[in-house]
Amino acid sequence: MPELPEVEIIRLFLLPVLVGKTLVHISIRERKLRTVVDEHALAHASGHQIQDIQRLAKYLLFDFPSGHLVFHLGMSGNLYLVDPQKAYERHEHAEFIFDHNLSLRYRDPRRFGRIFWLSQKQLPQFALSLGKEPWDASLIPETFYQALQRYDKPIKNVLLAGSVIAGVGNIYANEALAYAHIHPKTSASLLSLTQCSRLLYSIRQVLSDAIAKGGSSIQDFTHPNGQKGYFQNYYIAYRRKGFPCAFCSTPIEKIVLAGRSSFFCPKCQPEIFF
DNA sequence: ACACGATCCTGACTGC
DNA sequence: TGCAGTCAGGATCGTG
Repeated sequence: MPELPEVEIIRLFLLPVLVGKTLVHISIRERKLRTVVDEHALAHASGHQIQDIQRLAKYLLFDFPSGHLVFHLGMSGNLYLVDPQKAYERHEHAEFIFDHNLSLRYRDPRRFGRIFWLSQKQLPQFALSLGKEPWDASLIPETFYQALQRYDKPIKNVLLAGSVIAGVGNIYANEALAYAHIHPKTSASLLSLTQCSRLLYSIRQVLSDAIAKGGSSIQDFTHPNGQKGYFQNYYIAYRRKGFPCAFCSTPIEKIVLAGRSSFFCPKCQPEIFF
């Protein structure tokens, strides 16, 4: 479900409600997620106030005085607020109860997500392991171009790996490449400065547009307030095999790259042979 | 050293 | 209607 825009939407909703609230109880109902949840470590947050909620790549960090309660939503995870009296729904694996009668529930049918604790000391190392944020001021066409020079593999694989630019998942990688008119298979090291510039612009544009439209609700993503996103109605490539290209009406094609479905217009995004 | 496939899961959808 | 097969928004690990 969630790529950067969906995670950011959750953050923006929870931020004004939860900052300043005190975490009074943690209940882990299913410890076996992508990694086993360490309840002892999470207990560092108990009894303390949330100071801020930040997003790093696709991770959500709830800042407490002694460290960070971190969520990764995997493919099907979601976080939302309910009344603590409300009966549990299927796949609600964790509950965080705050004062003012607030229950933050983590639901994740596929259990590919993670919940873990990061001490203040561990945060810098963790942040370094992630790529640059898409809107990082140091990310300009020239530095993006230089970073991509190091990768002799398809640009779409490089985007998904997240080591150059963080938070771009399969949907938005497909969309950004379509807007930038770049074939997903093009070797990252072969992109020109002009193409890199166009791609960087497209990534930022697609991500911010998705946030503005409430994200993508393909199957089950809903805003914590219960509303669905509608960015999926604006896809120009993703899941549009056989449908006409938005620019030239040529049918969109589909290939598999790094095990992920990749959609492109064969005319607007020509494959480059060398 | 790097690239790739397999893998962790459940649910929704398709076609017979 | 039922059932088998396919596919899915991510990230890590082992293998070649």
